[in-house]
Amino acid sequence: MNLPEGKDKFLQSWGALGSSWGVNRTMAQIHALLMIAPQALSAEDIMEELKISRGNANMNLRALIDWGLVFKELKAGERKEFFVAEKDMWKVVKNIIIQRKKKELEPMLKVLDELSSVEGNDPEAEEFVRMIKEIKLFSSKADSTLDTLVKADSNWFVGTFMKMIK
Amino acid sequence: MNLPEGKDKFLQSWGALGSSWGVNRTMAQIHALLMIAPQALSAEDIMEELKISRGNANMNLRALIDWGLVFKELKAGERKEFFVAEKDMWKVVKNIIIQRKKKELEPMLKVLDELSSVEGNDPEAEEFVRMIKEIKLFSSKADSTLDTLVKADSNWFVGTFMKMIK
DNA sequence: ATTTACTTTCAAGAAATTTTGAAACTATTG
DNA sequence: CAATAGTTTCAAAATTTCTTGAAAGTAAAT
Repeated sequence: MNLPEGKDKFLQSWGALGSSWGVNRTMAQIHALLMIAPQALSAEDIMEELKISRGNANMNLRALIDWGLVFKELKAGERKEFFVAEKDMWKVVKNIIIQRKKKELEPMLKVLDELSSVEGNDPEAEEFVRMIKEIKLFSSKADSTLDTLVKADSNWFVGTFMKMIK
Repeated sequence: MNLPEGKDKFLQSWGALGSSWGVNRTMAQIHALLMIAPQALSAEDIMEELKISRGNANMNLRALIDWGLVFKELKAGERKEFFVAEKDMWKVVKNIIIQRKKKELEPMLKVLDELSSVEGNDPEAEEFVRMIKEIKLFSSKADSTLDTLVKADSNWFVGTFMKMIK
């Protein structure tokens, strides 16, 4: 397979993967493009390669920077901004875990806490509280497991996990 | 907090959580509703509680059954179908992992395999292949880790993970 | 074999999300 | 300070995804 063909296939696949994980296609594609780029790209480079508008490129780059997956890079003597991706896959995944944990798991834990105080002694209320507590227990375990995971160093996952888990 | 209020809050939150994970709001809500229900519900019960159409209820129930998160239950002497949710949170998560691994991770691994054969000796092609290989290595590790996880028994996660990981 | 009870399907409509593009903004240069 | 180079914003348009509802399908009961 040649490069343009491979590149295109990668951009498509990564974009589709993003879609099924609640990340918009373009954001995933910009990330993919930057991951395989040998040097920093400008907004224009990205617009051109992905055939997207300036506004779209800008918004999604901003979001990627928020997530810690892309960094702005200023080149000496150049007026425009360049962008590079985080290329260490463990850091990529770690940042995603940190963000999603904060935006989704933690608020959900808070809601579950409130919900476990539901009153009532009919079977419906009892089952509700029982199930909420089961979900809460599970989610707390997931939460602390993720904390531990995130604190572990870059090589931990690839190097050690398989041995420990055996 | 009283039951109707708590129930509503749970249905809303679970629905929103689904949305950010590529699961449609209604599917997540039906699942939530069945998880907290003390007995099996009929399609009509679900339509009524969630204020959704028959077609919508049917399609999403079908999908939940596909995912192994909901089961059909036939009551003696009743003509209509009832539905119950898988309530063991570990099994819920395990089924989701199995499905998403099959539908997303495995196809991606196949694509990455093809892509690592890209030819070319300019820096762009070299970086492309290098990065594809890094992603592939990471994904394979994730794949086997998930396999191990899924083979582990129901109580493993809640009981043992924290100790092992320490 | 007809009626009745229920489920499935799917085209069209509604809703939600994403993208565009042009105007407004910011900062550097001459 | 005017011109130039670049970035940001956001309302409107385009696209994608989800939902509806009615018709078709299935099967038990009479």
